[in-house]
Amino acid sequence: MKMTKSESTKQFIVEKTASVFNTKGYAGTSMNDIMDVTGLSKGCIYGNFENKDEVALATFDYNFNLVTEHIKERIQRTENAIERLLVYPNTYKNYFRYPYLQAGCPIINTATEADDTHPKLKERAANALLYWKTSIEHQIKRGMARNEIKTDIDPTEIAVIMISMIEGAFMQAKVTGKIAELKIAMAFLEKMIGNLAA
Amino acid sequence: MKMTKSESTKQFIVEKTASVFNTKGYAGTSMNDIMDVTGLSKGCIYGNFENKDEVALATFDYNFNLVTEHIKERIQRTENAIERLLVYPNTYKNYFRYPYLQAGCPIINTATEADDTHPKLKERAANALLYWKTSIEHQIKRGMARNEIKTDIDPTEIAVIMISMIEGAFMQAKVTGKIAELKIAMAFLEKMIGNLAA
DNA sequence: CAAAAAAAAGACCGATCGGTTTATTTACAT
DNA sequence: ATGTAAATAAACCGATCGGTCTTTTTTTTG
Repeated sequence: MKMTKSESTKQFIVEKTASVFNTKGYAGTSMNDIMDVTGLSKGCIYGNFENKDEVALATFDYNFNLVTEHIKERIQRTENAIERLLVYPNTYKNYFRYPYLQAGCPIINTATEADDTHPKLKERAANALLYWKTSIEHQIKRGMARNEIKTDIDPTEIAVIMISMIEGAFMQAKVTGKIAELKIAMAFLEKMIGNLAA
Repeated sequence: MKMTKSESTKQFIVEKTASVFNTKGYAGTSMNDIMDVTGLSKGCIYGNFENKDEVALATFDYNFNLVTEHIKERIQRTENAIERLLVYPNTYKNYFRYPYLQAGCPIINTATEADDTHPKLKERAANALLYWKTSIEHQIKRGMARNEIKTDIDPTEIAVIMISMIEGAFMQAKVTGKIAELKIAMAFLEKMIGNLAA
């Protein structure tokens, strides 16, 4: 499967730029930043993307996909629903190990910047959250069907609690520079998930 | 207590600008935005503040203080520690009622933007979180001393869970435009707080 | 290998950025 | 009421913003 030159350049730009947008945000990232980090000229970048917006949207998709793929991969190595749910707190508790999480979770970074300013990015972030929530609900329901998880709990409630706690605690860790609070929150989640066992 | 002209102008600028910074962020807010929203000239703004940084820091303090004062006021009307803790989920669950929360929580907005880009704002956000955590811990310990709260729980753990959950759920509500998830998360917190009763 | 097409480079554009300087107005003390 | 100092307005600054256009280089095709 051969890539055309423009396709590979496009991907190159996205890969190089992804962490810049996640670190500096949409408003804080300039075309010059993109030129610097890619080593490409402005003409080249505008030859491959219509405008800054398109680069930003592509990098969000790329960043989110990295996290999603990582989670998916770890989930595939588990043996039951409880273990699968534990992948989430386990991953985020060690976020500093994963380069694409070191600038913060792309969802929360994008959500807080774009919610009142950038409709397209806002929609991307909202969809990412919905996807995440649906995935967790699905894992829980499957666990119920397999008698690995109690059936008297509300999958949506658990999903919402997990996502809220992870995002909130992650934000704290990023801004305080300390992981104590993140560890506490993730330990609580692990305890809660453990209690879901049938 | 009379205010000098410059003091009152300074306060005027902060009041008018506070919601702009909270909405558009530091990088997204320009001096022209500040001029527009205050109706003042650039010379006037730079006559009262050294630079854009100083305005941003002042507005963060102002925004955070509004939230803090609101919480404090509601806490004063309570009669026991459980009620005091419930003020937090109760306030954030109805965030749309409070103008200064409609653009989002200033802490999370500032934290996610500034964590990798703006050391001074980052420190402000980190201190705000620390203050918040300490306040909750204090409420819990006082509740224990008065036999209103069980003594076999960890005040820090509860504080961390409350803050993480509130911030995470709030972020979701802002970006999805739906409050269902916020209600679920806050209901969970209320349940958890209720279970702390001695 | 040459011609055509695609991609990249870099000069260039008007607008806006944060910030300064000077002129004018306003407020306040005498 | 008036002189003076503080406060505000507005013109102005170089740098940078996102984006365009033309030229040069590279890649692909016959």
